[in-house]
Amino acid sequence: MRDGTATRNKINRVAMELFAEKGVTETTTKDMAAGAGIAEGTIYRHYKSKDELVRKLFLSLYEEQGSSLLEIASSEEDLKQKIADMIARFCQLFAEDKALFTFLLLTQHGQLKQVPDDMITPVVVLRDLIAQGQNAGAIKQGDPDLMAAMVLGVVVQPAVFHVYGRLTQDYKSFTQDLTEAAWGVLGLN
Amino acid sequence: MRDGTATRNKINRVAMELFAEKGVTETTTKDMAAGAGIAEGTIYRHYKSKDELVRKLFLSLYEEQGSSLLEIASSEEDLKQKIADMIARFCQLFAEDKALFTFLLLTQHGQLKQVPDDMITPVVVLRDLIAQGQNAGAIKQGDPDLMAAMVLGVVVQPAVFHVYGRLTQDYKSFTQDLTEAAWGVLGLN
DNA sequence: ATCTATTGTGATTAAGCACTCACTATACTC
DNA sequence: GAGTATAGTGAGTGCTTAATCACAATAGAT
Repeated sequence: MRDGTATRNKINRVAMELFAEKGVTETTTKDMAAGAGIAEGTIYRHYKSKDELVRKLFLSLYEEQGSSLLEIASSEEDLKQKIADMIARFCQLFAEDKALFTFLLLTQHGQLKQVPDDMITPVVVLRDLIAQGQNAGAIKQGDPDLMAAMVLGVVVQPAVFHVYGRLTQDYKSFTQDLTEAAWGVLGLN
Repeated sequence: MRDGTATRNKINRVAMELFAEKGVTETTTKDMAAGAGIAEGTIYRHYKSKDELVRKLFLSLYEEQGSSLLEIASSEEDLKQKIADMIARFCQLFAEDKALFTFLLLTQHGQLKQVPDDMITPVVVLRDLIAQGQNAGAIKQGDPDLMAAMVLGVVVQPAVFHVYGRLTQDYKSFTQDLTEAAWGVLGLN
């Protein structure tokens, strides 16, 4: 037992789930320890502070998702299909790991403070893709940052409502509708 | 000094601003008292607990906004114009009182727990309007709850980014773009 | 002017929190 | 098997927090 990565992974997983469920501040180190089946002190063998835990956990997961979207964006598909693929990716993530999705949503509203400016985030990937499509004349004109935000909203807002039980249908079955809506926003019809 | 409504209003305003700025849990009763220029104990003359303060404040403001949208929805305008008016209302609210808007956004992500099911909320108003438009054949088919969520996302997500400095332009100037995007989502072209 | 109900005060309290530390358990090295 | 570095423990610490309460100030009623 020299390597504590198993424990660390357990901490990460439990922390993510609890954060997604009740928010960062409402989740205590005691909760995490209990959930992971370890002593409270053990958390501090892996992280200097709760704050560091939150930051590192968030950054690693966020980056992971960002680069997964980047892959789609730089594929050989055509533009419409890329948008569709990205949204399908969102829906799949949400369907398969709601806790992860919800945790990542915590960026919003400052539960988790600012994302570093140079980071590859979903919005940034989307924005670049939109700007590119505008240059090619496929997407209608307008501030690409704003359009990226709107497209993200089309996908994220239903997800939020889904989490809170206002949309009961399986989220994955929304994929087609969300995609068409996103196309509608971008004038990609 | 029989009537403490002046004090109560001061508490409400300061609380809302602090909640919007740093979140509910991060705002202490001490912060609120300091901001309102009163003693901590005074808060408890007006509210049984911090939790009650949060709940009552949120519900009253949320309802206020909901009925303001309801007014627009039941006006004599045509459908497209109603959607435009609602979005204009959002943009105006955001431009004029960002703290209020941001506080209302806290509903999302469970910072403020569930809204009572029978409450008139922006989504509900929007959903009914959409269902109505679908019956009249003006809006394309699809789950009206989902469509309402998407339309809301188009407006709210940019607002969130605006708060966190990712969109620097004056939010009001987005009105036209947001409206067109919402029309796009609903197939109202 | 006196009485009374309401509003405001702030030191105090009890609970909960993140974090520490002296200690134990484990597993790799030689 | 002795030595050592790492991982895990959990009672304990000091601080912050929401909430209380005995008291003071105020304003309307009589």
